[in-house]
Amino acid sequence: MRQLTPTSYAVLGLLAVRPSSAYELIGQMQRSMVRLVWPRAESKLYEEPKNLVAHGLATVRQGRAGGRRRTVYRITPRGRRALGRWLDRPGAGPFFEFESMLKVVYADFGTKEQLLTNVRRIRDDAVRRVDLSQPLARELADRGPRFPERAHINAITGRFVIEVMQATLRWAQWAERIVERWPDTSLNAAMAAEARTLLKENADVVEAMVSLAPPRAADHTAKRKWAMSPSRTT
Amino acid sequence: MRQLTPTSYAVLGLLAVRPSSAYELIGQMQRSMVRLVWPRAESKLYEEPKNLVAHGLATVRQGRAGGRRRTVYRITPRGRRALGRWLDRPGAGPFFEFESMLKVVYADFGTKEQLLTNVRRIRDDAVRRVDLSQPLARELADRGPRFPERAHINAITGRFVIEVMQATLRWAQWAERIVERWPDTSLNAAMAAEARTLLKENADVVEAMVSLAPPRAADHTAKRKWAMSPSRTT
DNA sequence: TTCTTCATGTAATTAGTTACATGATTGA
DNA sequence: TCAATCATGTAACTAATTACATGAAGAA
Repeated sequence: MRQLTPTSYAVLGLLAVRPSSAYELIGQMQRSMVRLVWPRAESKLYEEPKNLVAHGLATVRQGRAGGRRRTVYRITPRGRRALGRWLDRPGAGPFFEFESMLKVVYADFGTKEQLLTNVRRIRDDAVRRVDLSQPLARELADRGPRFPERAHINAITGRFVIEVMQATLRWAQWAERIVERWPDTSLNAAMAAEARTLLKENADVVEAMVSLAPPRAADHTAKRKWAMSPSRTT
Repeated sequence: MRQLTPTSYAVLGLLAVRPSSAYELIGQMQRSMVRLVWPRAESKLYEEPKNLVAHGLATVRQGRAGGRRRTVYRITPRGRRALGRWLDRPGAGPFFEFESMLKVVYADFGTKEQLLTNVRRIRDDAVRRVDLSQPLARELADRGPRFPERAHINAITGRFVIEVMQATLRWAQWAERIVERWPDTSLNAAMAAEARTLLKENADVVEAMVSLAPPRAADHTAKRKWAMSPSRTT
């Protein structure tokens, strides 16, 4: 019996929507917003429900579908209470893991062509994501959602995903235009001036955001000179 | 000698900027864009350089600073070539791991207060991030970057981070306003209508993005009915 | 009939994290 | 001189991934 992780609750939440086999959980995870904010390998969805059962948060029932065995998991009342308590605790994140962008970060150790390629890959990936989500979004809007009782929540979280996709796409198009004008990836005099301008723009945008958002008490939990990245697990 | 991962190249890139001790790598990682697109625990920065040395991509030199031993790593020519080849290969991502948003996904299993709290936590976290980055952004724009020869690259990647922060903040403020008007987290008739409107808006935005972006050949590598989330590690 | 995909898992491996340990330096 | 934190690591643990295995259904 392992301890409960955010992944446990991700699965528990899927079971709260409806009882499912591991295979059905995979499908639900892929089709729902869960994949986009908490991506996990398929095999996890066979493992994790067992842990939920061990904790008494779900029950398991062996059944049969045709000649094929079928293991269906169902959330328990205790499971629903646990889910409710988890909602109370502050969650971690967002954590971004973006290898393509890391390659942009180190672009000055490669050629202009490599940089442009990576920017375009990011753009194309974003476009592909949008393409893939379009039929789903249209179907949701036209024929109604698969779980109508959750439509309002899906609309809220869906908007976030769209905002991030938009931001990525906007950035990629902007970056491509900028980089196309560079002679190479090293810094020359003209580019130094442009860099100054861009950095100033960045600072201005950040400043505008700060002045717009309500000021918060800065809880300086930082143990070092530079703030630590918060923990990525549990 | 373990095989090379994106984390290996994240560290290799830091060494390409300048030779460093593990402790200095931690600082560089935190202060640079690397933390924001490839976050890792501090201990990794003590482990990973050894692996780079084993691969011949870096050298190690034991030194002394005061009465304290000091282990400095330095990238080799082979390391620079490896970095260049890594830039050629397509990178993974973006992967988002966002527990707080997962709690919003499952908001209908909790109270309206819980939902509002989680939305506000997301907003406050975003504001805090902006607050933290403001001095850095200002310093960068005013006094110039720590590594002037990398200013142009930092300006490009910094813009992406800002875009995502903006998107998150914008979403949180929008979501807060919407949810505040809900009586609770369950779906009633009035909310069903609102949900339909929101879903339609989402679909329209997605459609607009598709029409705006150049259409791509849909390489259907999907093995299942639903597209798989791409692998998270190399 | 045979090939592919569906559906259901298990096993091996590992990348990464958390927790711990220790001496040096600094400042009050 | 005593506490904090700087600087440097190592060790134990585990969440998660990748790879593999197997039989049922469906389609050609």
